[in-house]
Amino acid sequence: MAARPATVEEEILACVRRIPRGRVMTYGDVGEYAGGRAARTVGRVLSAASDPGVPWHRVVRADGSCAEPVRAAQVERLRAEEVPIDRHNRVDLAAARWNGRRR
DNA sequence: TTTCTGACACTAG
DNA sequence: CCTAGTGCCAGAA
Repeated sequence: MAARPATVEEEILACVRRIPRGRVMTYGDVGEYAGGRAARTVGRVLSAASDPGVPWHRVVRADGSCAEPVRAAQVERLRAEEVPIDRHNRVDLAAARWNGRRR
């Protein structure tokens, strides 16, 4: 019956759901963490994801900046979680980056 | 099957 | 510090 073939989308979304509140991961990190997927793939999946339960705002670029299409909303949500952000709207990865080992 | 496109990453200038 | 160019994977036309 091959229920659902554990698609790439699910692998990635599952990983994003595990990111604790107040922490963030880069697209590249999520991809690597979710089965060696490319950062591009992670972005594509999130753009297509319609699941409201996915904390997509906890995924940022490798330099701490946010994706253009959702930048404003993302910064707002991250600040609400007390994630350190500088005046250029870039997340302080040194302090908020989550390695996936513990909360 | 080929080509284009994108919520990315990395290196060089 | 910032901008350009190149490589990357996968889906859509």
